[in-house]
Amino acid sequence: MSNKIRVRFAPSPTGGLHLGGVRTVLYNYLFARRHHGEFILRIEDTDQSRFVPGAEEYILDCLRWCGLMPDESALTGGPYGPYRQSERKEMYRGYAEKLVAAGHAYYAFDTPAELEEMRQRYRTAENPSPQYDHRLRGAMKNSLTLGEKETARLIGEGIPHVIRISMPADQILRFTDLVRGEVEFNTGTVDDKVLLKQDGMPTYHLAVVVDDYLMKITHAFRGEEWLPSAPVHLLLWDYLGWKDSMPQWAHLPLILKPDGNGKLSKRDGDRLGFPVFAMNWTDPKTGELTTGFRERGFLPEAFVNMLALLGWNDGTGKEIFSLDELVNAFSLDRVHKGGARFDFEKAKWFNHEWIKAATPERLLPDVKAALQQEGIDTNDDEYTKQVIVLVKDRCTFTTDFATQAGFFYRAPEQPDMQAAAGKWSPEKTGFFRELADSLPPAAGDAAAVEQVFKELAAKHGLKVGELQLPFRLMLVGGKFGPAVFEIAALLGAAETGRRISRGLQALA
RNA sequence: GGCGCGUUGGUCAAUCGGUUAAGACGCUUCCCUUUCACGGAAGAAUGACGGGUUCGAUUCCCGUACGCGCUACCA
Repeated sequence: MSNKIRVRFAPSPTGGLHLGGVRTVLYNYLFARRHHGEFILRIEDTDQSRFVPGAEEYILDCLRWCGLMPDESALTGGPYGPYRQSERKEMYRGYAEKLVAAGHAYYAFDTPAELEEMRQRYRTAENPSPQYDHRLRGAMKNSLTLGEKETARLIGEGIPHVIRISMPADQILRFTDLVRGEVEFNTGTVDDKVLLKQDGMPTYHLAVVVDDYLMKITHAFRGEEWLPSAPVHLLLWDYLGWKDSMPQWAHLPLILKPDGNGKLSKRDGDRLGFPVFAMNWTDPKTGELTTGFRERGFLPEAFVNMLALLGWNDGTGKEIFSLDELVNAFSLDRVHKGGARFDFEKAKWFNHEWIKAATPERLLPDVKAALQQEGIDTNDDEYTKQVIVLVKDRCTFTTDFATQAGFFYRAPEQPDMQAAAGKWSPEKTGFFRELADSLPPAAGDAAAVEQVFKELAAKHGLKVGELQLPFRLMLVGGKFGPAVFEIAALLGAAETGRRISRGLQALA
């Protein structure tokens, strides 16, 4: 099948995987699944200086956690490999030279110092950043100004050079963007982008076109920051003779920082106290650790759900979507054009909703991990699942289970004396002594505990309401947690009794 | 500076010319609950501004302002 839909996510392995990156993955994934197509992960590691070891594996780990695994990648292989551009290096030069031969590109020998000098020399108030373009290339050191013989000589001598595209001086280019509609550019405003670098590696511009062609990509989604270079890509598709195979483009809106201006960066997360990366990322050079959504206590279902709604909605007002539901509902024409500010409060809400709706079985591994963090080892999964049912409504993060459920495993050190202050009086001691001895033996029967509690309260001439808080403090330690009788029932008669005597000692 | 894209409440946003301009988050108040939550109810927008087109514009067009992006041998 030659018209099968194929999309790709093409990150550079330069560090942690950003929110916006995951959303781009998600939209690719949803589109592919929706149309029964294929989703490819291609690693764009053409910049040797920015390469960070481990980043590629990390990206894959993030995708795995999110449940957005590609159909083809360097990991799984596939019919269009290799999937790392560094391993495809030899393929690009030929295409660049073909462009030179056709007069659409040229060799340029300018050194970095010479380029800098050009920028200085032509810099004016009206034009603060002069470009290497149709107006200036005649004044630079390239095959256009040097002539054929001299160019051949320099290349023969192995003089370092790049290949630049020759952007037409004044040509209107149009294309239809899947989210923006008709977009128009004048080629004269774009500089002669480097296509092939001095080290023989392609730049993004050449690589993306060649690889999208070779990998038979039908739809290409990327961030809005790429829109200005679209004319370069359009021209390349044309010059290389592949116009009919050009993918349909969709430039996605940016995710903006919650305050101030600009796109969201990892710095904003550090500054405002929320994660920006999908998972923990440790910079191998500096050793600096950046917290991820996973470690912060997010469920991948919630993370993905939240991301999907940041720039898209189905028009019905529905907000909670499973991945499968997203696959069915997703469409590019409902993707927003404007950037969206990231709101961590809303992200928390999504997570809370997913935790509330999750089954104890789903939550079990995360809860055990959270308790483990607090040094609590759980061995009775059935017990833990009952605990989960009782406390999950009050957990926003999976990590919250540590504080919300810890007392089910560990008796409180000391009841919150401050909270007890107004609610405790010595004459209640007798009631609690008797309660400790009268607890119903059957575990899990909250109603029975409540009944005994109330009967005893009446017998002692005390108000039930006045006794509940002290009871809670003995069992939990503080003013939080589910209904006391539920807690006592789950703890069991023996443990509840022990906590009562301990509490009595502390309060006396 | 140039080029491009964008602009509905603090935030995410519905509306594809005609509604009292949805809904959600957050916030405030109240109810429920003698814990903390959950749940329920209520409150808060002169649709950036100015021109058009139209019987009628938040919706279409133009301009202005503002915001963002790009302007690297980084992606």
